[in-house]
Amino acid sequence: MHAAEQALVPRLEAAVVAAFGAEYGGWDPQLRAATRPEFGHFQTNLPLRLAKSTALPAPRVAERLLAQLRVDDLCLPPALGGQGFINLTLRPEFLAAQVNALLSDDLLGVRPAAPSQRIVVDFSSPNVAKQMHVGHLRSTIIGDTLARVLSFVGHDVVRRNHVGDWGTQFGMLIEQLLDEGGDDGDLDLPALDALYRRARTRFDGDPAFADRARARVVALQAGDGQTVGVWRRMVAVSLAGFDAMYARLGVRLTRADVAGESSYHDDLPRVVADLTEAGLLTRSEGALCAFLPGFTNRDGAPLPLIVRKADGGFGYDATDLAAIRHRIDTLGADRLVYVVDVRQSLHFDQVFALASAAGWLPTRVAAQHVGFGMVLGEDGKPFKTRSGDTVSLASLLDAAEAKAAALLDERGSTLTGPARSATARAIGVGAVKYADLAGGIGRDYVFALDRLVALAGNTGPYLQYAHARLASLLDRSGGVPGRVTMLDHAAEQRLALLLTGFPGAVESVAATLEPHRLCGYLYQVATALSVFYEECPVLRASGDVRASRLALCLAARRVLATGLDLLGITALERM
RNA sequence: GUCCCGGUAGCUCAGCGGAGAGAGCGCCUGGCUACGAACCAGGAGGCCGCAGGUUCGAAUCCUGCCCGGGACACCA
Repeated sequence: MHAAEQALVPRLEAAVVAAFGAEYGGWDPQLRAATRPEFGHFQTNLPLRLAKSTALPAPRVAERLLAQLRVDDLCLPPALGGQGFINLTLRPEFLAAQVNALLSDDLLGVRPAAPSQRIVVDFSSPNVAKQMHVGHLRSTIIGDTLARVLSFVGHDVVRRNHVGDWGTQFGMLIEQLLDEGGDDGDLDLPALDALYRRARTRFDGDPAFADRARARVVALQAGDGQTVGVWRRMVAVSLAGFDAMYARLGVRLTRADVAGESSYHDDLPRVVADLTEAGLLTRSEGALCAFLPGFTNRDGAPLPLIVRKADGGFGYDATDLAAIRHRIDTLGADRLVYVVDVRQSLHFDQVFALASAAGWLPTRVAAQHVGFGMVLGEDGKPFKTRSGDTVSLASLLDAAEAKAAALLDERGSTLTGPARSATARAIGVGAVKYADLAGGIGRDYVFALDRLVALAGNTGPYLQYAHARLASLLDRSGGVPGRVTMLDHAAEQRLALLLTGFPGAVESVAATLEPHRLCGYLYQVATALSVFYEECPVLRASGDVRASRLALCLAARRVLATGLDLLGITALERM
């Protein structure tokens, strides 16, 4: 909640009780940011909502509330809006105090979550032996941001990278490698990716090979020495490739966060045994299935969740069930967050339902699937290369960085050499990440490079620019800013009010798992800064005005830097 | 067929019970002897998919329908 709201809400609640009696205790004032500047800073619609139960017209309600409202220390005299709103304008000195409080607080006003939860965030989860591609972009970026935000507000976040290291594809991969007589010591991730494509083609066209591939899966899962050895090296090569990509993206995922599907393998027979004992499994068409109430297939028949396949193998249903149990019982999770493609929502509905039925997912533990939409090309179809292949993440970032470098030149950036290329990388990656985070995550978005890397409008580069400009200004000031002591100008007040809204913005992301709220907030701060610069000279001012404005700039810089960091975007000093 | 998402300015999207529905891009008019104009000030541009309903009040909640996307048994 906005720091000022914390102070105002109790006053409003008290006024309601004083005016209309104790039975009106607990009415939420629904204090909101004013919808228009002339309405001040905050508004409440209490008179409108109280009109009915008090049987008084809204203006009469408002009069009685105003007579009881004691906010003189915080606000200018409250005003009655024509439609039945009460409008509140903070006193400049109160606003200044709020900004100063933010300046002396590492959390910038965010109050640590109480109680702090242990939250497991499952994200990224690429497949071994495949280069990361657009399909992994959103999970990786959104998951990293959510992990950062949840951690910032005081939760104990455990990151889990549920890499696909145990699927049936390994049969054909290993079989293909052995067939080709290749040396797995020479493999890197692109070579593995190419091997995968050759194996896939052969698997689809050569039944004999397909049979051998399936047998190879059995050998792998049975622990055959040679097979497992090849598999291990494939995994190692892949993880090294992923690490490089995470470093490039600035995503905080390490080997310690990797808990691949294979890590649950030994537990799967026990999952089956326990579910069987609980009477939750039925054999159907050779597979062990759970038929849960409320799930039907396209024919209206009961829809199974397949815990063990007819061939005795396990799919992701079983793995995810084992993972839930592990995360709650062993990791001590209070909450589970899955940042996975929205198309898997039915899967998660089923898995959560079965885990609940089995008693593995108690009601005190919230399990949430944060389903994100697809990345589309400019033709509105799933993003592909001209030849129809999936777009590798590396090539996509290459293009974004090249675009950023070109724009630096175009803008006459004075940066040269390594600083220039590092900045271009930060802008390119930041632009891609911001585009991924700035819209509602549930919907698809169109990957239009020209728009993402545009340095104007609601983009990552624009926020980076706003930060760089502040950094530059503060450097030139040549001193250590003190405190905000005056906020006489409307542009100063507007900026100060926005800055004190930082905790509310971050807390709303933590509550809703919707990062675009933070993006929108930071964008508002950046635009308010532009107006502020236009109307309020800082370095050219003198004395207390200059000092106060510098402090305001410092607060803005900290808000932008912290906000960008939560989004996983580099806050640049120069551009 | 069932279920889940979407449908808001020309385009990309916010807003999801309360005051003339907002932003960016694009378009038009002004503004740089620069604390970084990657900007600012202003303007044009909307039956908020359609129809009912609930409410003092609906883009927002409910119902039905239309359009688009997605999911729906052994890939993950």
